[in-house]
Amino acid sequence: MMKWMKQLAEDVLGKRLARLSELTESDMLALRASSLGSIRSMDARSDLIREGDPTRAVFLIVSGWAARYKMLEDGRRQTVALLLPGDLCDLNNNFLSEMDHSIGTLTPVRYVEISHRVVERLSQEYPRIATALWIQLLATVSIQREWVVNIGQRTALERIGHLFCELCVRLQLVGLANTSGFDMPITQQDIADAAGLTSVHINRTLKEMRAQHLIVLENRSVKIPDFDALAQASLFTPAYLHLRPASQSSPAPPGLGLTAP
Amino acid sequence: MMKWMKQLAEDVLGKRLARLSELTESDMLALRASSLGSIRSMDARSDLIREGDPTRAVFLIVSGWAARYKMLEDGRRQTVALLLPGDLCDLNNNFLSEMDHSIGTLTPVRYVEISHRVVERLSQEYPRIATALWIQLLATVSIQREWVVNIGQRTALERIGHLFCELCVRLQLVGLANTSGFDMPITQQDIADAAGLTSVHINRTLKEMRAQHLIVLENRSVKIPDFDALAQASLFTPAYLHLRPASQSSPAPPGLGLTAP
DNA sequence: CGTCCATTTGAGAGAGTTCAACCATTGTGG
DNA sequence: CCACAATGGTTGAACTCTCTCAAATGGACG
Repeated sequence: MMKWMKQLAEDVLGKRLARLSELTESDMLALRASSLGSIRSMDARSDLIREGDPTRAVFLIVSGWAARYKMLEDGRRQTVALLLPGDLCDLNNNFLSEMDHSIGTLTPVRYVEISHRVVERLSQEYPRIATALWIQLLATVSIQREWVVNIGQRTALERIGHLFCELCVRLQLVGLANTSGFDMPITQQDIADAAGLTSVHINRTLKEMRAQHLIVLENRSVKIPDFDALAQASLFTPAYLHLRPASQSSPAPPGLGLTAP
Repeated sequence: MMKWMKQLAEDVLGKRLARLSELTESDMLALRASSLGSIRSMDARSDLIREGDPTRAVFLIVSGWAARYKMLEDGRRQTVALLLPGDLCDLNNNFLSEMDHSIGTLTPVRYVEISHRVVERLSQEYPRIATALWIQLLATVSIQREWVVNIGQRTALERIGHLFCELCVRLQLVGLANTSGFDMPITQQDIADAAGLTSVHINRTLKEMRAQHLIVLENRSVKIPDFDALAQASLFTPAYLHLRPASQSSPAPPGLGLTAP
């Protein structure tokens, strides 16, 4: 595994954690120094881990998008969370014996599996990292709650708009978006699975959103001409993401995009 | 505060944790010995804690039902979790500064607030208790995920049936239900808020469920003539609750019901 | 150039909502 | 003890959002 890839993984993790909690230079160095294991690759549309599998290590998504999803016996599928670069999955789920849901890739994904041992050691030696991990977990739960509200109460247009707002903010944490939009390498069917709607209705609603100039779609990217307008139309408020107020953001280091070699 | 009340709180907690993870006699004694703080009472229909409030201690619901809910600016409300006796809320959320949602009582509720210090001390001295707390948190997240599936994919009848199955199983953990039903001291509007439906539609759907002999409703109690039938009609499978296989269940100690003086 | 996959559009059906009225139960004050 | 208000449950009719099924369009790629 090439060296730059590893740095990529450490950087994406450090950036994420730093945005949720305060980390010092030495914390960041510890993250970089920790042997995160090798980066693995997986094709689009395959399962990283499947319902019923024994729980494994913690996953860190380095690049690409994945979905946490559940299926009903009759084939209905619901995505319960979208996993983006920098996301850390299943922290501490080693206490449960088997997965009650699956994680599948939506695009090609690069990821590392971090053993619970490494997580534990980092947590013990670097209390700020431990806190950051806790906060990341609590924020994840908070997002999960917001999704219940999204699907339970919002109209189709609001749901999709809310999802786009959330994705835009979350992707900004790792330098993959700015307030005017982001690349969205997934299909309308994927959006449908996440929003609890059909792909046909997603399509019609996107058309409506374009007509209202809330979004502009062009080759797998979402442009948001007026973020506040979209947020208002979607009843989006970012409090549930529990971000610290933005520091003077350091520009994204080169090569952190989805298009790296 | 009378002595029996305190024992009630310790028992309800011990029972819950023991059902999720293995606890020894000494663990249980530690729980009983720990000063859990005094039991407080709150009327029905009031907020235990509100969105925007600074985070407080961990809540343990001793008796009564409460709801974790979020409201949209225009008044739409979604219940994202139902809190039952024995439920422990907001473990470790001291890492977040303020609540992004509210917790309101549906019935009169008795609860204790446990300081994070006590939780920490118990966790440190009794590793099995620490594990049990972890598992309780992970199970809570798992339920949250299942609710997304419930609201996103299931029909009205399936949603309500699934909710009833979940409540029945969860209430059995603290001796407040058996497979043939449970007391449900909440209104159809409360069910509507949790299911993401209107109370009118809840009413019509309950009627349909009665017609299909899936449930029998009589003065605020749900009788389930055939649990498996209801589970099948609702696509309910209990795996997501992450319960250990039932031990030879000790009968509920007297006075643990909702009707205690 | 044909295949495959995602997007787009149409028409009709259905699940759930809205609004409004009515009923039943319970608690309360005179 | 009764009248009355208050709350929650029940029902009807019209409406609307979203789904289903089906077919057409379009782009990417071998």
